[in-house]
Amino acid sequence: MLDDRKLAVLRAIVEDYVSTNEPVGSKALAERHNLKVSPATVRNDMAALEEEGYITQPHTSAGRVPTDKGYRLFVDRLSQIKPLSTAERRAIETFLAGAVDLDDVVTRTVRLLAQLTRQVAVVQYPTLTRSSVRHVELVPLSERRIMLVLITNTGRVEQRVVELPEVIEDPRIAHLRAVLNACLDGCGLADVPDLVADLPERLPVEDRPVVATILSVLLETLVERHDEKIVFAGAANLAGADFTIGLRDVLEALEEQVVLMRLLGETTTDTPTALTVRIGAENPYLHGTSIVATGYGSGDKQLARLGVLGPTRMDYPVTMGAVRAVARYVSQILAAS
Amino acid sequence: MLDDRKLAVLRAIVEDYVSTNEPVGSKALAERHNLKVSPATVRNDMAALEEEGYITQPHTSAGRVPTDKGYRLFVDRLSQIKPLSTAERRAIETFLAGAVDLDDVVTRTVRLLAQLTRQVAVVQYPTLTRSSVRHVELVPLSERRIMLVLITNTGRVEQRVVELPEVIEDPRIAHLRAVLNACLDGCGLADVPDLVADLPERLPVEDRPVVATILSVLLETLVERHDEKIVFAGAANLAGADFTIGLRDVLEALEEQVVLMRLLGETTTDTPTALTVRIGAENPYLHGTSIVATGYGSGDKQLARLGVLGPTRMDYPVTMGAVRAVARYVSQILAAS
DNA sequence: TCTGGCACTCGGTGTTCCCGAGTGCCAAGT
DNA sequence: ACTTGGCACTCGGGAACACCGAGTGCCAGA
Repeated sequence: MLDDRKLAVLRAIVEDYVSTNEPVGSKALAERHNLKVSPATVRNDMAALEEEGYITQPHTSAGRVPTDKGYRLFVDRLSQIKPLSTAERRAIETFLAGAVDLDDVVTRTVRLLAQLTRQVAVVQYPTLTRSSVRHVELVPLSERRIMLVLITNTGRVEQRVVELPEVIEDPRIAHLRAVLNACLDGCGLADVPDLVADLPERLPVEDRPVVATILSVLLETLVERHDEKIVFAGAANLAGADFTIGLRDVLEALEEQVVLMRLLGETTTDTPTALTVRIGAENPYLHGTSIVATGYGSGDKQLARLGVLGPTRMDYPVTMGAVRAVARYVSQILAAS
Repeated sequence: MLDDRKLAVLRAIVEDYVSTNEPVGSKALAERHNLKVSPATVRNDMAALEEEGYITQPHTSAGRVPTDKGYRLFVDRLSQIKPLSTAERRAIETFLAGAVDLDDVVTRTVRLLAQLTRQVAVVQYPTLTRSSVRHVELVPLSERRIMLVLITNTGRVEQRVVELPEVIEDPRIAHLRAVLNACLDGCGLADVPDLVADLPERLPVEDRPVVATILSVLLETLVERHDEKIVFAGAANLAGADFTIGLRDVLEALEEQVVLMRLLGETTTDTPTALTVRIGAENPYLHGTSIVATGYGSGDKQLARLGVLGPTRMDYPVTMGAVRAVARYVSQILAAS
């Protein structure tokens, strides 16, 4: 049905349309890409491609524009991910290497990605539940209030103020800290609920109310952060772009954690390092936009996802290259720390 | 020069223009507000107001539009800050009360303010240097790496990984922790550099390299966070608004910490609880926008600033009311924790 | 199967025209 | 001295219209 030349025509249409933002006609197409056939032949092919739903024309007698289906075929079969230049690679490396803590890594990553792709970049914070406890700290604040600090192996720090049911002195706090750490140190966050379930019963009865209070806050912290924070950057890049849907809708979605989460993570495939590309109507909620995303994280286990969001008319090879490269570098950084 | 009626006319023009977004003419003005004079009289007053530079006309034979100077007069003398409804107050209270830590307070505040004003809200994180040390924690990560955690009285937690020049064991860490806390506990962050300056010399010689390393990281943390983080929300509210300058410029400024900082904090007046209103060209960088800001913080000392950014054509009384109310509530929350 | 030719379509642009809201000014009224 | 009604003038913006040209579909011939 679709011979090689027709595919070449489709590829040419996508490339031209992406770079010019104007419907591309048969004549210009035959000239710019050396297809060695006449415009008339191209027209025939275009008619076939339109018949199959890969391209469409905005109005009668205008050039053709790729459909979602056309972009999909282009991404799947007609394009190659474009690697970054060495200058870009170096820039990424030095920029990310300057990060001082996890927060900084995420912030730098999202800005970097936005600048690199000139799109909106989205980065999910590494998920707590997949990491493990490095240390639990109890800091006395006042007679009946302590601060609970939870440090994970990814460098993440969570803190909560705990109101205690009774007055507590420093030596007891030190003791409780030791007990908690002995129990939790090094274990995966997902296992924490099980591990602490019977902890109060193993302690002297006078400690139980205090420990129970602390544990309830601790568990609450774990649950709350289960669905993780997502940050974005590069909203200014939306100003130029033209979406089929309103700019307002896109901005609203970006500020809505839940929507972002679904856009980014819905299909965590079996091979999470693979790039996920969602085009136009394939997206939940945000039709008219495309998303290029991938997982990242230290070592084998994926911790979270990152990607970019842009108009359907997007330079997929370049964007995919940037997303993949950034994901690799940030994974590397996380693994090292 | 400007009698009462002319001022009334100016007020009417500002109010009408803000609500309709269309240049307001003499006839409509005389009708809608019961000025008890004829359109012709209004025209004379308008001519005088234009002469003085308070209003202007976009083209010959169109209605009048307030100038920056006109808005300024309106804000200073012709309007009263509009208090929130009790329903709104209650909503603020319950929404902010649910915050679990400082991060959460800031996040909730900025969203709340954006929603309340239907503008872009901007909130500066409480400044580290004005708060004091509650606790310093050292957590061993591996043989030669520890995590330095700094907890302040505002509930803020800063953490850094420190690479040590030598292997170190747990008892020594505990000892160093005690030394550091004895030295720093409760003192203002601004005083930290002075207090630790001679600390290495007061310690046994074998501890000095390690302590020096830790202190350098600690001081670095303080310096880095000196200019504080700023977050914003409500970018979607920009989509409808029409700025004289490009939407892109505004979005870029919002993502640029430095610019935001200047917009928000440049003139910290002698009475920081007062509302600061900057109109149009009064703003550094972002002409064509207005900013309503104020300080907030626990107790008497101001910790940081918050505010909203919107088009010059803004409902100042309502916006000012919302900003003031939110600042008060968040101050209250911070004081309580 | 490809190619050149040809008639047809129609979106976008430039031109013209007209309407009406709004103004400024003046002379009369209070 | 201020206010008011009247009146001529301005000019932005929308409607109507014509035109151009890029692009198409189709067909006959190579």
